[in-house]
Amino acid sequence: MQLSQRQQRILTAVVELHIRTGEPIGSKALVEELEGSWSSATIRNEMSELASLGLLEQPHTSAGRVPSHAGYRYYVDNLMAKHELKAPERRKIETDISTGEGDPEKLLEKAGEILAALTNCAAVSTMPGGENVLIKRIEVVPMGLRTAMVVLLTSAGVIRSRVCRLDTEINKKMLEVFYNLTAAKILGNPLQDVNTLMLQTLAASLGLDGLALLPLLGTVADLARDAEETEVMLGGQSNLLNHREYKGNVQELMGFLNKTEPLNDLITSSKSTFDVLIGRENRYKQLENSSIILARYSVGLKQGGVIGLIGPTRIDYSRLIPSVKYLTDLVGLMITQALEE
Amino acid sequence: MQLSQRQQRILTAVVELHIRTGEPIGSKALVEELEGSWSSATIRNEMSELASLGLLEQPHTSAGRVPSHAGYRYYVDNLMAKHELKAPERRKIETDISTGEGDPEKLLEKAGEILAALTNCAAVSTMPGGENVLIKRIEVVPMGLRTAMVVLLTSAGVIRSRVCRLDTEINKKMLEVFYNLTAAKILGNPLQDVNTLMLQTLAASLGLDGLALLPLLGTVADLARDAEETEVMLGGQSNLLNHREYKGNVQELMGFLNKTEPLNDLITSSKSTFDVLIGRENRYKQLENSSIILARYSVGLKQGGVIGLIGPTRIDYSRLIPSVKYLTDLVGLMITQALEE
DNA sequence: AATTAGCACTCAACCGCGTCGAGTGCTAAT
DNA sequence: ATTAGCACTCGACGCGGTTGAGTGCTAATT
Repeated sequence: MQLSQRQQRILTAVVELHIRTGEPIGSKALVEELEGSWSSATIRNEMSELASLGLLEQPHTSAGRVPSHAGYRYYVDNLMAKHELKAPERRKIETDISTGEGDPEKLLEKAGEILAALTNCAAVSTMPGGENVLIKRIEVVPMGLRTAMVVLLTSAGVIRSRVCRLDTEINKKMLEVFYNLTAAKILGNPLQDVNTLMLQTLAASLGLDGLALLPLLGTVADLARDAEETEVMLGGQSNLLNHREYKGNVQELMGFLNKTEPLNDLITSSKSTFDVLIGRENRYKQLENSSIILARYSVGLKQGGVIGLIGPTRIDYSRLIPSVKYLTDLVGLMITQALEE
Repeated sequence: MQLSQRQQRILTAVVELHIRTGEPIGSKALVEELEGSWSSATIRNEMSELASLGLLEQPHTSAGRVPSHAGYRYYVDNLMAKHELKAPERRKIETDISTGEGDPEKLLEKAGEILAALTNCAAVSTMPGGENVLIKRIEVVPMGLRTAMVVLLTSAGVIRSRVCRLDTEINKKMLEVFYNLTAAKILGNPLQDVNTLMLQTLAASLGLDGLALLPLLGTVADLARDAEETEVMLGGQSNLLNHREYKGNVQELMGFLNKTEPLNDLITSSKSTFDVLIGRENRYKQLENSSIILARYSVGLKQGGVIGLIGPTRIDYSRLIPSVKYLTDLVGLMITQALEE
């Protein structure tokens, strides 16, 4: 779609004014915004042209125009000025996030909180996941005579624990066998290689000794599965209530956000390092009036998880996109540093 | 406050009808509900009496009556029929919760989800906390040359981890010193005894060796503090949007629920095993139109954490109270079993 | 040919008004 | 002590008129 210079300036003005005010934009308001470069009649003609191109919409006949999803898309792709973050903003983010140092899971949760507060939207984040996460360590901590807590640690810094009931009493010998087994066959392997089937054949190869270990190994499999499905962390949902566009319809949106599966799917479906989904561009009808900004951080040279935000289509893309990018890069660096080999 | 038999029956009918319908209750509707025991005029007289006692309120002159907070309180304390949970409901809860077995933290989160779904309210839960939680185990897992992950496990099954940067390279000797030190001075102690000060003096007593361990010990202190403040888990906030009483005012309520400190304070302030706070009975004005039902589970013979729910004052107390109690007892048993010594 | 002033037209939002009906309080009859 | 009857209250609802922001079209202007 090729727009004239004038059409571009008018579209830009409509989008930015509408983002600022939330109201439909009329020709008069645009004359002011564009400092009288053209008269209201000219602008009206151009607006009607932009509307027939599908870039603007009219809520009703005698109202101003509002950007359509395609309009926002054109703006984001071609017109938007990309502001850099100012130094004080960056410093603010840096000091805020430093309190989450150490535990990657906490760090990402913190990042979500910061992003939510910064943008007045809902924020999501995921742990580094996928194929290159290895099992780093497995520990068994006896709790009672026949109960033990099994702890699993991954190379991504994810830690999972679970109590396991055994059929027999725990003894030193048994633990020794277990540790030898895990050291030889499990540690250092990717998470998804450790499934119930693999462990059963492993146990079977040990004969009677293996039988006693079955519950422990089963628990290890559970933990591996648990650590693998890096759940999406969500924060600042209540921010969305502040936006007028969500006045009546919040229930379904909130309901959607609270279901983990579709959200997970949405976030992880994008494989690129950066993505903006505007309105119906995502496939969930509960989000048809929302935009999603997603950025992927990297841990070392491997791709890590995702940090992003969800808000109404009417958000200040030119401010929020750099914020998401900056925060994501920062988090990537911090996690890389924490997990460096 | 002493009410006549008739007043009690009328108050009961008003409360239960209003809980069912959400509408103000007029004398005519009551004649039906009470199956014509008295005429509408008599009921009107009694209602006006109940209103002057402060148990009923009138939204406006020509509308029916609605229970006041005092009215609900009287109902809950004196009139309410306490239903037992039906067998299928109990079975439902039991099978639902069994998927969370193992990790106490997961279990409690799951319990919150179940309660939220069961009651259509927001649910809260906390881990067993307080004075009798001991440090069970501390592990150091080297990640890089100068970084290590420290893992702390408590007797309540809480697990916390954190990456720690050291000033010097990690070596076997150092870890040995660390493990000896922790085994002798830290393991088995209550969480709150392990603070930065205690660890500093500990390190100082070791001289140069101790200096190298300082970062590790500092991390241990962080983890202990972290494990101590058992954060309130919250679920099902979006359920609240379904209740008409929260139509306009959700923002401030949601904002309140998303702040951890006051919520924490609210939940942990009650020391009894069971509590119902109706409307203004709690000290937060954001919750003045909400009721809170809290129950405390026990782990073995010690008191554990809290499970509860938050909803509008107009909730079906006679159904929800037994649900909360049943679920709480169940969770207590499960955790006890998992952590038994 | 492009731009613009002018004008008739549209339509949601708002306001005032009358009607309706659920519900009340009071009084007099039972 | 209870109840039938009645006048009264007041929010909810629907109707019609007004207002004003904004449009599209046409004719004049550059």
